Amino acid sequence: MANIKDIARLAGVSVTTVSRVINGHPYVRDDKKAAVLRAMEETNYERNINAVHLIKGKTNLIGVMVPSIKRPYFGLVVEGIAEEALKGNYKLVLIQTNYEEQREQEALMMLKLKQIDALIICSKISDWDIVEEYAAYGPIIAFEDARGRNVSSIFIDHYKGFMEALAYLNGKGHRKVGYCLARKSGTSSKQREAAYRDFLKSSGEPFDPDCAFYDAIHFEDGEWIVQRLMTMQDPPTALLVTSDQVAAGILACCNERELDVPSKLAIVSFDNQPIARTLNITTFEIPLTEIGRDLFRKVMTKEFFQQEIPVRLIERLTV
Amino acid sequence: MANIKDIARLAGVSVTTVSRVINGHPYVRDDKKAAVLRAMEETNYERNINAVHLIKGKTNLIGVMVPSIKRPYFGLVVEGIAEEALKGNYKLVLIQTNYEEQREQEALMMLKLKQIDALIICSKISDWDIVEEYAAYGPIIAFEDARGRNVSSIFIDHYKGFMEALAYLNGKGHRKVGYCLARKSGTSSKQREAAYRDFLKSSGEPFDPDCAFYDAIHFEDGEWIVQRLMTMQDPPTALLVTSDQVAAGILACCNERELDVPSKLAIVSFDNQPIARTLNITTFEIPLTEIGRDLFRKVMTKEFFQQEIPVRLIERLTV
DNA sequence: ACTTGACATGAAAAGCATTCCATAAATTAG
DNA sequence: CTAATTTATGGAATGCTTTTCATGTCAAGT
Repeated sequence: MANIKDIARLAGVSVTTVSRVINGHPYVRDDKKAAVLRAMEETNYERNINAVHLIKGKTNLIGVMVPSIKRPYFGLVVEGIAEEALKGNYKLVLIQTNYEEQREQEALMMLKLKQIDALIICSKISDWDIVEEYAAYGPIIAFEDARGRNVSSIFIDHYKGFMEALAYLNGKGHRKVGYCLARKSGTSSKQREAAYRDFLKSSGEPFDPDCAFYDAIHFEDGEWIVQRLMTMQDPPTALLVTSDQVAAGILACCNERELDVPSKLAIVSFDNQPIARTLNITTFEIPLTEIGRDLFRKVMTKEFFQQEIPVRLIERLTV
Repeated sequence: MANIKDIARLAGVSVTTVSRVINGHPYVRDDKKAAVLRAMEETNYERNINAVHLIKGKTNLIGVMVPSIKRPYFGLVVEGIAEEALKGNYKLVLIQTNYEEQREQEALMMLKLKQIDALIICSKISDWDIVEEYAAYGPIIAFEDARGRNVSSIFIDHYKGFMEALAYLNGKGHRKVGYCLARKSGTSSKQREAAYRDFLKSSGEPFDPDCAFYDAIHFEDGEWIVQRLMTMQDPPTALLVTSDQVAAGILACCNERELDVPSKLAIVSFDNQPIARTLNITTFEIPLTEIGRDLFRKVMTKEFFQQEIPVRLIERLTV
C-alpha cells in the first residue's frame, strides 16, 4: 500500500505539500495539487489512519459502555448516541460489560490509552471513585445520577419519579403497591426503594417484602412475575414497573390468565418505549433516544455538566 | 504523559528492554525487569496504543454494520458478536447505517483504512459488487445469503424457510395466507416473495396484492397491520410474519380487538426471540445470538467461509 | 582450549502523517 | 522603488512503540 512518501515522489512534490492537499490547506498551486490528486488516484492511496491517530492524539472514536445491547432500553439510548455521532463524524466503540467490573475497567482504560476520545456510560456497577479517577484522562459522561461527584451526567431522579408514581397510584385508591426493579444494587434501584419506603412510612402502611420483584428486566420476566402474583393471598392491586418491556410482558401474561388490567391489577411503568404506546400502558416518559443524543453532545463539549431530566406521566389504560 | 523513552531513562535501560518487559519477552534480567516495572508504576505509565496500532498495522477493533441498533433483532446478533469479541480481547465498532449506502461505504472504508481488522455485516443495502471490492482490504463476513459471491457469509435460505412455512400453513388448511416483510428491496424479502409466488403458482391460487404488508419491522407495526386486516372483506386466514416483534404486536392488537388467534387468524413468524416464547407464538427459530458468535469466530479465521443455517419450526399456540 | 548455544542488551530502523520553521517568490501597499 | 505581505514549498522534527540486527557475556559440551 502506497504511503504519503510514495505520493510525494510520484507527484514530484514534498510530503508536506501532499499533506496540504489531503487536508485541504491553502497555499498549493493548482498544477501541483492536480499532480498529487492524480498520484493518489493512480495508487489508490488512503492515508494510514493509525498514523494520523498517533500524531493527533485522538481517534474520533467514542466509547459506549452498556451492560447488554440486546435490551431495547439500551438500544434506544445507543440509537440516539449513534445518530449524533454520525453528524460529528465520530464512530462508536461498543463495550458490553454485562455489569462485570473488570469489563467496565477495560472501557475506562481505553480512555486512558487514548483509544477513545470520550466515554459514555449508559449504566455501570463500578464505584464512582473509580470512574472519577479515570475522568482525569478524558471526558466521561454517565446516564446516572452523579450529583456530588465530579463526573458529568444526565440523569433521572428516580427517587422523585417513584414518589410521583406512588402518589399517583395512591390517588387512584391503591393502598398496596408492588414494584419491579432490575438490579437490586443499582443506583437507581436504591433511589427507588428509598422512595418506596419513605412513601410507606409517610402513609403509615407496613412494608411487605413480597411486594418487591427483583431482576425484572426483559419482556419475558413478566411471566414469573404474574405467576408469583397469582400465588399471593394478598397481592398488591397495582404494580410499579421500571421498564416498559417488563410491563408489556406482565400485561400480556395477565391477558392470558384473564387477570384484568387495570381492575384487578393496575400497572405503571417507566420509559415510554414504543411498545408502551401500542399496548396503552400508563408510563412515565424517559426520552431515551433524546437522552442518548444529549449524552453525546454534552460529552463532546468536554465540559463538566450535570442535568436532571424530569419524567412525565403519560396516562393510558393500565391504571 | 510518560512515554517508553522516559521509562527507559528512569530505569536505566534501553527502550528495547522496556518493550521486552511490557510484552513479556524473555531475556531480561530480573533486576532490570523490576526497575522497569517500578518506573512504570511511579509514572503511571501506559503505552500509547495508537503507536502500537501504527506499527502493528492492526487495531483489535472489529466493525459491526447494523441498520439500527434499537431493533431487538440486531441487538441479539450484536450481543453474540460482543460475547465472542470479549473472549478474543477485541472491541466492537458499531456502525449504524440506517440502510444508507453512504454510511455503509464508510464502514467498508474503515476496513481499507485499517481502522478495523475485520467487518461484520449484519444487514446491508449496498450491492455485493461494492462489498466484494472492499473484501480485498480485509476480512468481511455477512449475515446474508452470499452464495455465488466472493464474500464469506452465514445465512438463512429464506426461500426455503418461507416455502416450509407456507407448506405448514397449507397443511393446516389455510388457503389464503398473507405475509409481512421488512424492507421490500432486501435480499431476504426478494427470496421470500419469490417463494410466495412460486408456492401460489404450484397450488393454483391467485395472487392478491392486498395480502402483502411491507415495512413491518417493529412491535408497534402490529397495530396498522391488524387495522388494515380488519378492513379487508376477504382477509387472509393466516399471516406469515418475518419478525417475532411484529408478530407479537399483531397478536397484542388481535387480543385487544378480540380477533381470535389462531381461529380467526393464524400467525407464524421467524426468529424465536424470547418474546415469542412468552407469547406462545409459533415461529421458525433463527438462533440470532449464536449466529452472532459464529460470525465473529468465522471472520477472525480470515478464511472464506459460507454456511447455511437451517431454520427450525417451533410449534406453539398461534396456528 | 575451543566451539556452540543460551542469555542479555541496546542502537537503529520501520511504521506514516502532521506541523513547525525556514526560505523563496510574487504581490501589494505606501 | 522599497517595505511589508501574501503565497508557495520543502526539510526536519514530532508522535511512540516494536522489531531486527549486531554485539557481548557466560556456561556447557567436546
